[in-house]
Amino acid sequence: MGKTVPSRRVSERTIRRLSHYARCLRLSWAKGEPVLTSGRLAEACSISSAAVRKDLAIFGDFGKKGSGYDVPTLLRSIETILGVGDPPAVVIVGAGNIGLALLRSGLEGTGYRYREILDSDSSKIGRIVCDLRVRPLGEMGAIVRELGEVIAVLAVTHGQGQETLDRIVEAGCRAVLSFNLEPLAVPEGVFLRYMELSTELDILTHALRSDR
Amino acid sequence: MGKTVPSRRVSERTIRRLSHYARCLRLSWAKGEPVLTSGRLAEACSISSAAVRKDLAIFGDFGKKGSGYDVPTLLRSIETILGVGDPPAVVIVGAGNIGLALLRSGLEGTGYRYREILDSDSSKIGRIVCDLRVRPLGEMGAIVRELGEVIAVLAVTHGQGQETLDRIVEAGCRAVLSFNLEPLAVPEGVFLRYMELSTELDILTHALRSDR
DNA sequence: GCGTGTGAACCTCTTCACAGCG
DNA sequence: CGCTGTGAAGAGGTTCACACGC
Repeated sequence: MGKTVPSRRVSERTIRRLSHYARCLRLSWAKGEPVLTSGRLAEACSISSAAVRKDLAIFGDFGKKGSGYDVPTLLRSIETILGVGDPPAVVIVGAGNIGLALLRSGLEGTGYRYREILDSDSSKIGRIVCDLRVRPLGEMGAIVRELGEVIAVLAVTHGQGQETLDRIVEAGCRAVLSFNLEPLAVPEGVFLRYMELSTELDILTHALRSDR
Repeated sequence: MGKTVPSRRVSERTIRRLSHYARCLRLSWAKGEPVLTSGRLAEACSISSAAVRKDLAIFGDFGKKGSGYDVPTLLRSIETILGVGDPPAVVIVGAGNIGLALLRSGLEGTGYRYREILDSDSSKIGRIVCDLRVRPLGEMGAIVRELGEVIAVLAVTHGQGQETLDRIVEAGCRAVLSFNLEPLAVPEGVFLRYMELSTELDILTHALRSDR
C-alpha cells in the first residue's frame, strides 16, 4: 500500500481505463461479488490482465496476491483518484436539439447530474425542461460562483462554438465537453474534450469497408 | 501520387484524425479556401504538422511542395479512404430516452442519416418520431437485407445490452456504436465501439482535481 | 496453486530535422 | 523561399515472464 498520488503524470489512456474499471467494479458490487481479479476486469474491458495490473500499480498496491482485488476498497480508491467522490456540477450550454436531448436523456447512474441549462437566445430562456429553467448565458459567472468547479457541456448552434466557449471560459469555467464539431481553442489551464458521434461512425464505416 | 490503399494496417488513431481532417477540409471548402497547409490543419486539430503529413503520406503524395494540399482533392481522397462517400445506413436500436434523444438531435452535416428506429417493447412500437415509425426489433434482419451494410446505434435499457446486441448481430449487423455502458462482447468480425459521456466527464473531473 | 507487482523486451506512435521539389 | 515527405531519434505504451506473497 502507500501512495495514491503517483510521481509521474498519468496518461489520459490510463485515466480512461480507470473510469472503465470503476464501472465494472460498481457492476460487480451490485451483483454481490466481493473480489475481482485483474483477469476478470481485463476481460470486461477487452484488454490484457497485465495492463490492468500496471494501471492499478501506479497508484498503490491494491491487490492481494493469490486472490485479487477487494471490490469496495478498489472502487473507493479509484473514485478518489478520479475525484468523482464529490463530482463537479454539469451545466448544459445550449438549449437546442442536442442540449435538450442530453437533458432529457439524463445522467442516470453516472454519479453526475445536470444542474443548469443555459442559452443566449432570449426566445428559449424561461422554458422549463426536466425541472430545469433555461437561464441566460450571461448568468454563467454567477453559476460558477454558486456551484464551484463546473463542467460545461457545449451544444450550441453550429458556428457559435468558439464565441460561446470564450464567454463561458471568461465566466470562470475550466472544463468543457463539446458536442460542437468546430475546431475550438481554449487558453492554457482550461480542459476541452469533444464528443464526436460522427467520428465514431466514420471509424466504424472504415472498419466495415476495409474489411472486405 | 499512387497508392490509396496502404500495405500495413492503419491505426485507429490515424483513422480518427482523418475524420478530423475531413471535417476541417469541409469547413475550409465552405469558406472558399482552395488550399490548406499541414500547419493550418494541425492547428485546427491541436496536433503537430509533422503528424498531419505522416498521416496523409500513408495513403499517397497528396501535397504540393511549397504550397500545401488542394482542399477538394484531399477531401475526396480522405472520404474514399474512410469509405464515407456512400455512407452506410444508421439504425437506432432502443426507443427510450437516449434513442429518441439521438433521433431528435439528428445527424445534420455528418453525411449520415438515421434510417430506422427499433425497439423490443411492444408499447413503443408504431409511435412516430421525426418521420420514423418505431419498428419491432425482430425486423432487424429484414432491414439489413434491405439497406445493406448497417451501423446499429445501441441505446437500450440498462441490463439488456448484451441480449439485444446478440440479436442484432444475429440479424447480420456487423458494426455497433453502443451508448449502453455495460461491458459487451461481440464475435470476431463484428465492430463494436462505445460512446461514453460519463467517461469523458470522469477524465475532465480528474483533470480539474489533479490540476490543483 | 493462484494472482499480483514489476523489470525487461518489444512495439507503436510522435517528434525532429532536413533533403528535395515547386 | 515555403512546404511536403521521410529517415532517424525519441518517447510512450503494451506484452512478457517471473519472483514473491497469500
